Amino acid sequence: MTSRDQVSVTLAQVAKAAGVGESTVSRVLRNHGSYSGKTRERVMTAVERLGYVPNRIAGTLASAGSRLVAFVIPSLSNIVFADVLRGASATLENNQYQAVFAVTDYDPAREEALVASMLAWRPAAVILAGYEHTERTIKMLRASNCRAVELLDVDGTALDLAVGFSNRAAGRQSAEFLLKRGYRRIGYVGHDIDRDTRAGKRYSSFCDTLSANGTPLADQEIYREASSVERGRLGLDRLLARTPDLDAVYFSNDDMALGGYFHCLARGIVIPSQLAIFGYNGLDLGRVMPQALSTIRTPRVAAGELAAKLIMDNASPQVVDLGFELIEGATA
Amino acid sequence: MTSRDQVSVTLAQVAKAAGVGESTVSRVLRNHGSYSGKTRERVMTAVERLGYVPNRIAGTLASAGSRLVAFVIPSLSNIVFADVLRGASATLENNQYQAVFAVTDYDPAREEALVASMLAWRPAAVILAGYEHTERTIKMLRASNCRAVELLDVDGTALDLAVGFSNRAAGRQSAEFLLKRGYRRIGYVGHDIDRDTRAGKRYSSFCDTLSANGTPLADQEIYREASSVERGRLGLDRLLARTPDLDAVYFSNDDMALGGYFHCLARGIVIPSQLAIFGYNGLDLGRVMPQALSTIRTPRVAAGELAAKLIMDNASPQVVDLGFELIEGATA
DNA sequence: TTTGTCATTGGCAGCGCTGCCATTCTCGGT
DNA sequence: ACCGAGAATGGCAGCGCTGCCAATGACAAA
Repeated sequence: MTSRDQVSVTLAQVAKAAGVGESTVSRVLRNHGSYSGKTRERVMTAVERLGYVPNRIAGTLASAGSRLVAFVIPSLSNIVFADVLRGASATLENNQYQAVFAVTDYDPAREEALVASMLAWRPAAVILAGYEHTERTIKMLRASNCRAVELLDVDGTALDLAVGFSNRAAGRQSAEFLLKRGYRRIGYVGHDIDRDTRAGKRYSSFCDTLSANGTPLADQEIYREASSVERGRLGLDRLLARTPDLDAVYFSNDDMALGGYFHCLARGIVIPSQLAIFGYNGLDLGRVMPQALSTIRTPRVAAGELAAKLIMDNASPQVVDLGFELIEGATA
Repeated sequence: MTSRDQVSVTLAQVAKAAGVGESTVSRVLRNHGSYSGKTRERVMTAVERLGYVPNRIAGTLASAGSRLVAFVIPSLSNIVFADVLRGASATLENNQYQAVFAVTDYDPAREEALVASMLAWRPAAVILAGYEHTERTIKMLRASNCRAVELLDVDGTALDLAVGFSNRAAGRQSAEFLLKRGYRRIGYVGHDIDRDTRAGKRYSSFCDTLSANGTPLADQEIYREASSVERGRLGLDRLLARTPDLDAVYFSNDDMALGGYFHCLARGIVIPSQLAIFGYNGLDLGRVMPQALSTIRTPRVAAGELAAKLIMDNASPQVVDLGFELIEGATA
């Protein structure tokens, strides 16, 4: 009885050990259909004695739908997606669903490949970020008979379900807020604007709003890489070196903004009188900074939860705008 | 041909459409065994035309081992586990493995339940955090014929594979560092010490080292909740209110330390002359703070990568100590 | 006792694929 | 023209479970 390479216990073995039929064991274990108390006891004893663990692979194949939910997310470094997963996974686990995931690195081609390989597991649903997918991705998703949830965006046309908030509105309101506070020489420090299309939407809508006000974006510093505190600090440094007279800077997210904040602290730049800072996401740490970060708080965990709930409830196709909250903070 | 509730295309249908046998289709798609060029062409055409997506559930059931790797991690909020997942998932995806995960919230009972439900998917391996598991968890893992990898710790007895670093050594070296720098009135601000057993090991080893030096821990503030920047700030506030003459504080990790740092900034406490701060993890943001955070950098992504690699290589049971790096920083 | 009802239970055909084995086809060598 | 080796291919029995249906048993009513 070596532990490696032993074949695992099967339902049939349990049935034999308990002296009942296979279907009976199945019924008892799934608590589905009827069986007597003593039968239940006999089965459970056998299960315990043999250390039986049901094989869900076989179970899924035999019954119709799988209890897998596939997440195809851009990044794990970005806390945003960890939040979404966290929100969703609790609900999923409570309903005996399993989360499967893969990381695209913001690459649509990779997303396509990963969706294909996820679909091979016949998941109950695929959860993606945003609306921008390759044609083939969309085609595959439509052809499959599984649900699709697009998260964190509502500016576009949904495939099936969508849960998020308007990045365009966020960009606009950020600009309006800064304008209302009297800032006019406004810069931008951002990341990965082509690939992170949600950040791109905020950016363009931010710029449009500024332009409409007659005070277009004064300068910008955009990086190809993923967002990070480090890039934020470096970006603000470069931006100010080039355009020292800015009075406010909009960052692509809170991580970047924190980097900018650190830069100001290090250089003795007084916030917000000398320079205002505005972020996006509303991470918890923003509230704890010596000066609370002015930002937009997005309901990421709630988005994950709702996505999971809609799937569990087999909801009809819809787009849910969860909105967001502008945090006035002390940095702008 | 409605898109919902249509039954998906099967291998048999592809075979019929291509005018070949099922096994041939299977061989072509898996590029396994021999087949002629024109057969391949016919099959691929049929696949394309029908939009066939192989069913890995069936494939896994039919063949022996699955290509699933199960992660049962304590938390997703903690960037540490996101790093581990990131490290592992790249390697896994390159080898056509799928990552499945579930979150325990640092609860051993929950871990037990989740391991059981993971095992039902007959994964190739289960990846856990640390060595502390319930007896039943261990028993199940041993009884299953899948690999187990315990991550982020090497202080204890491994089940099978383990990849990590010594938390005891980290605690000790942190204490030694502070002592070497001349600090003597040292406090601790921590989280969840019973449940996060790795943090607990650092803590106790830190305390032991201080005591051995004749300067035991002066005071401490420990929270039941998960670590966060907010708790770090609050914790330091309370700690100093009670014991104002501390000259250094050891935090359970960098998030907590950042909170402490913010508190000092807000209160005008000069770092490190008035109060020194030391963290754990070596998050990137520590390097970008106005004063680089003194901390210990752990190779989390590398641990994830190695874990994945060992599984792919079907390595024999072993414990790999990846070590860590003490960052001298400017805060202590 | 007889009959009907309903809770229990077992048997067995798949779910879609892979692995094994048998069969057929090719083609160089004789 | 014939043979043998190996390439190419098809057939089919499972993998372990679930869903359906038929069979059995128990018990109250007639």
